[in-house]
Order: sequence, then structure tokens, then C-alpha cells
Amino acid sequence: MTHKTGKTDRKEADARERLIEAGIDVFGQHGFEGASTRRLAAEAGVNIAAIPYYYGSKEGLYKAVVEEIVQRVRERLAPEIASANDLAMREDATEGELIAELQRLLTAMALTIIGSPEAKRWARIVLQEQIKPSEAFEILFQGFFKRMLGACGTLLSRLTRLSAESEELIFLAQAILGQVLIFRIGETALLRRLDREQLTPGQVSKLAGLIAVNVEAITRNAIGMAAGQKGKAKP
Amino acid sequence: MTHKTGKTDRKEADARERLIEAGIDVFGQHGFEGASTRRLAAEAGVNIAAIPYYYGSKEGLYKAVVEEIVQRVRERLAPEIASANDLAMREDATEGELIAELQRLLTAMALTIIGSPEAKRWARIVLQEQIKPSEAFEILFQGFFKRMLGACGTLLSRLTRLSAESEELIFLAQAILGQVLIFRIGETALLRRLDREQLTPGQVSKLAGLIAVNVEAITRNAIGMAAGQKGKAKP
DNA sequence: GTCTATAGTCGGATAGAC
DNA sequence: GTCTATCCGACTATAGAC
Repeated sequence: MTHKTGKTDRKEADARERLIEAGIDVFGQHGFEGASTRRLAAEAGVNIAAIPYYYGSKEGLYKAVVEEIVQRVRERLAPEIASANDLAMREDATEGELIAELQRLLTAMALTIIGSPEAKRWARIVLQEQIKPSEAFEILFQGFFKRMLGACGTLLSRLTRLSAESEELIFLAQAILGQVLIFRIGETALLRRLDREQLTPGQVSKLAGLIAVNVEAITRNAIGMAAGQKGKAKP
Repeated sequence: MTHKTGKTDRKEADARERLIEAGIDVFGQHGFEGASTRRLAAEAGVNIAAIPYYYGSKEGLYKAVVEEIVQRVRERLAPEIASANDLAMREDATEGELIAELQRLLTAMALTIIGSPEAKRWARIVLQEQIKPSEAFEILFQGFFKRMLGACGTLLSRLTRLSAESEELIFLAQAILGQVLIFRIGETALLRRLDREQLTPGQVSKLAGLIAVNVEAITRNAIGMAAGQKGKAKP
């Protein structure tokens, strides 16, 4: 193993950290195959040989980048997810409270995922894993999608009285989570439609508001359908 | 083992056509940079030199592939889009008719985009252009997103009496179109959640039904909000 | 029109200097 | 720990045979 002094520790951490930051951008913009170690090293301001040295290989760096993204998203959304799961467990939670919690959860996601410039960088890699899952997909699923779908799912399960494992509920949770994600994924098309370069903070909060409203509409409709067993939307 | 693809005999097919088919898959799975001319040629069953010969360069082939995808999607959805635009122009169209038309449009998209295995191949390239738009993005926007957002937009504009160019309406159209797209984009995560390899036809039609129901819920809610100027979902 | 051969460049990874 | 130098395979594109 390497012999570390305080100074070299700091330097090593610096080089590793810079490679991760560069990896988020370079892997995100060019894909795993399209990202060259030369470009990764140049962007990070380190030597090419630092990649195999610190991460074993280009693939090792990629996996470390994906793990870092998962950790950062989890940090941001952990409180909201915990709060949602807590409320869903409380027996005395009312419908209004559960819906409000669902809205808070999705609004938090919206502001984090749509509003943050960092999230834009992360999203490129997350999306690439949807297009063509690699070994790193499981890291994203366990650390990210499973938790977010789970939190939406438990709230929706309480509201609709459908099993959290039922196909209907899984589909519904995906539809609702999708309301948030689509604005991150489709930002390029949305901006092109708006003829703008980037979303203003005002537009982001408008979108978060629209998401909250739509989530409530979808959820109330689903509650009505589950209760009434009717195949139509509430009139 | 015979290499019969089920479509056409490879030997009868034109080299250009085979390169396009291979391009849809290879560019889709590896990205523009990750797709090598060697692999493209091997997949197409043609010589490497055929790429610069027929399409000038790897980039020329890529643009031709994107144009082909746009054309195929347009072929499939043109009748529904035309029908939606026609109804939106009719002065005597009722709210019920307009909503039903919106549902038909989105159900058609859902079945085309989610259900078709071909659409899965196309979607990879469309998504890559969202992640990192190239010169080909404009082809997709003009041929695909603009038309789909436009058709949803004209119907929604009639229903909510919001201007088709207003920010509110553009956001709403994106949210509604997103209900369809998210199930194509998030298929990998959805399948992982369901612990399945692929969606059954039954699941696809269930999803199409859910989308129709959600679209009606969102739309009726938006109509209510636009009419009442209230900031809350319909109780 | 389709092939082989090859030019010229760039890719990831390593060895060994310091 | 970080660097330079280098290996060698893979890359795109072209030239020219047939």
C-alpha cells in the first residue's frame, strides 16, 4: 500500500476528487466509451497515469463517479424521503396530510433535480445508464430510484389502499415520479420550445408548482378510482 | 446458424439500408463517439469503406440515421396529429370531444412509443440528443417534438383558453407529453422494479390506460384552475 | 460498387525515472 | 506520488486493385 503523510493525503484526495469532478462532466458529455483518459486527465488537471493509479482503470473511475453521484443525491433528498416514509407509517395520517407530504417530496425533488446546475451534470450519466445499463446501473437503482419510487409508493399505497407491490401502484409511482424527471430529461427540448438558453428561477418554481398541482390531480383521481372501482377519471 | 433477421434477407437488402439499420442500433447503444465504423460495418454486413463511400463519413451516416428515425415516427403518428390539429380548429368542438381527442393522441403515442420494439431502438438515439445535443438535434426537434408538443398544445389551448405560446401552456404540454415519454425513458428502472425482462402486451395497455386517465385528471384540473384562477387542485 | 491494404492518428495502460 | 516515454491495438478515412 501507499505510504501517506498528511501532505500527500491532501494531494491524493485532491487528485482523486478532481478526477471525480472531471468524470461527472466528461463521462456525462461523451459517454463511457467516448470519454478518453486523456481528456479526463486534462479536465482534472492530473496526469493520465493517475487514472489507473488511483482507480485501477477508466472503468474503475466511472464506477466511482456513479457512486459519488448517488451519494450526493441521497444527501440532498434523504430528509424528505425519511419524512415521507415516517408519515406513511403513522396510522393516524389523514388523506390531506399524505397528499401534502407527497407534494412536499416531489417539490423537493423538483427543486433539486430541475433547479440545480449540479443535477444537470449528474443527470447525463444517470440517463446514459437508462439508455444502456452497465454494471453501474444497480448502484443507481439501489441508491436512487428504489428509494424515490419506494417513498412515493408507500404514500400512494396508503392513499389508494393498493398494495405497494401491485403493478398498478408501481406504474402510478413511476408516472408521478416521471412528472418531475421529465422536466430534467426534456429540458433541452423545453428550452428550444421556449427559445431560451436556460430556465430562470421563476420558471423553475413555476414548474415545481405545476408538478405539485398535477401530482395532486393524478393522486386524487387514483384514490377515487381505487375506491369506486370505476374505470374513468373523476368527473 | 442462419442470420435471418426476420425483416428482409440481408443479401437482398441495399447496403445503404443495412447501414441505417445498423446505425440505429450501434449509435444507440454506444453513442456517436463510442460507435466505431468497424462495428457499424460488421453489424450491417458491409465493408468499412462503404460508410465513407455512401454517407461521406461516420457523421454523415449518423445524420442519415436521425433523419430516418424522424421519418418513421412521423409516419406512425401523422394521422393522430393531423386529427388532433383538425379538431382543435373546429369552433364547435366540445370540452368532452377535445379531451377525448387528447387521450386518443396520447394513447396512440403510448402504444407506438412504449409498446413497439422498434421505438426502443429509436429512443436511445433521441435520448442521447437530449443529453448532449448535436447538429442533429434540430432534425429531431422540428420533425418530432415540435409537432407532438404542438398537437397537445393546440388541444390544451382550446381547453384552458390559455395562449398556445404562453409559458403555462408550454409547461402543461410538456408535462402531459412527459406522461408518455417517461415510461419509455424509465423502462429500464421500471423493469428492474417489476423484476422482469420486458413488458407484456397486457402491461403496455395497462400503462396506456393509466396515461389516458392521468392526462384527463391533469387536464380537467388545469381547466378548472384556468377558469377559476384558483391556485389549488380541484377538491 | 465493393474489396484489401495502409496511412496517420488516437486509444488505454504500463514501466521506470525522479 | 507524479511524471515522461512508450507499447501496441483500434480508430477513421483513403488509395487503388478488381
